Amino acid sequence: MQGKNTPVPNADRSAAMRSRLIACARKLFVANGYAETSTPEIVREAKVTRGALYHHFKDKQDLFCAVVTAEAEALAKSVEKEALAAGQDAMSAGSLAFFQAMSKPGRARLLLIDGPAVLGTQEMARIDAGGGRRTLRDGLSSAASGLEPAELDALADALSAAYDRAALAIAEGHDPDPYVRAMSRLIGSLKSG
Amino acid sequence: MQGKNTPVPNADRSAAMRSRLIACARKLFVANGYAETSTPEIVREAKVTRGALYHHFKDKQDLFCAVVTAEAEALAKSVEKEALAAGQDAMSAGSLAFFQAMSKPGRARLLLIDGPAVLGTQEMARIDAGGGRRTLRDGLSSAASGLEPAELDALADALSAAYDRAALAIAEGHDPDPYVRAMSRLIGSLKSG
DNA sequence: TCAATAAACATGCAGGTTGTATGTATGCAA
DNA sequence: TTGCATACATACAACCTGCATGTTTATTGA
Repeated sequence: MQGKNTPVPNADRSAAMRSRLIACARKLFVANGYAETSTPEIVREAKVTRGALYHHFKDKQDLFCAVVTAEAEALAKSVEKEALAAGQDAMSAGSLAFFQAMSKPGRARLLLIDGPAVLGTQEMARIDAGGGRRTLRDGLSSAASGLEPAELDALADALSAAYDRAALAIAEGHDPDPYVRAMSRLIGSLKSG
Repeated sequence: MQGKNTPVPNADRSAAMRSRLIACARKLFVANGYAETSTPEIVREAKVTRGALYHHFKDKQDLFCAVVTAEAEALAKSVEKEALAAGQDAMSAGSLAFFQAMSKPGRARLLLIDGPAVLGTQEMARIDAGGGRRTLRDGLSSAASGLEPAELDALADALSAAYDRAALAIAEGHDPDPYVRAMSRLIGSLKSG
């Protein structure tokens, strides 16, 4: 009858703590932004101490990076799944899947606003690796043929920014319809043009 | 022979101090980013005290807002001037003028990265009022006719984000050529489509 | 010309934040 | 069970922000 409950393996405890911190941090980062969220707030929310946070993450930015990375992975997974389900016309199916996945509260802010500002566009590009831009590039190369690679890359980059802006506008409460139509017009005109 | 030099009018002194603080703040914000720039650093650079800063600006964010506003005005002025000089084909002339004006060091970071993150997209839209998106919308309405207003707005918004992304890529050292061509292809295909 | 007033700026302080150094308890391996 | 590494808590120093309070300088009205 000692206070010794079944011992929790270290690996499990660690993983649980990590995801707990990431979840609580995400909640506050989304609600108040990166700068306005303090580490004391985060650990209060998670009901632990700052020691735990700094044990698992190098610093506040490292924790934010983990949050953003998880978000980017969730986005990619969602889009991939949706786009795969819809067989033909991968372009417009992927487009809709992207908008839908991006409408999850906070996601746009994390990936499109705070992420680039805090981590830099370069690091964000690394995190996104194989994500949206890559898919877009592949789609474009088959749709609009006969561009040299450099221009194809630039076009994919620019268009991906247009998608991002549309997703952000929708996330901020604008009517999705005009944006969805505008983007498909943009893509469509590239094909025929 | 008293130490009384000609008295400096208050208005002049104030204006000088204001622009001095804005210039020094711009330099540091551009070099190190908003969060990593402290008000002590700024006033050290300007060779004054924090008292002066907080006399002229409500807080650090207010100073940053002034920096961004000045930058947006300088950009708009540059583009307007260039675009006006080139007579016909306002669209591609304006495009080139935009890329050129946006290539001024630090401008892209201020207006496209830190600005939206620190001030919010809404405030940034207010600052940009009558700037790029408006011009783009007007250009599009004559080029691609027969869209309803809502879709036109969305299209202008998305395309303006594409321009921004291109400008940012160029500012980060990418070859401008592919981006310039990609954007003109995008605009061009809208016309014919 | 000369007080009186207000504006422009400097200084000092309180509260809060970050990152680290140090302390403690718990799992784990020999 | 003994020793060590891991997981976490506590304590501390440095820093920053914003305000409250001085001090100097221009401006105004008589």
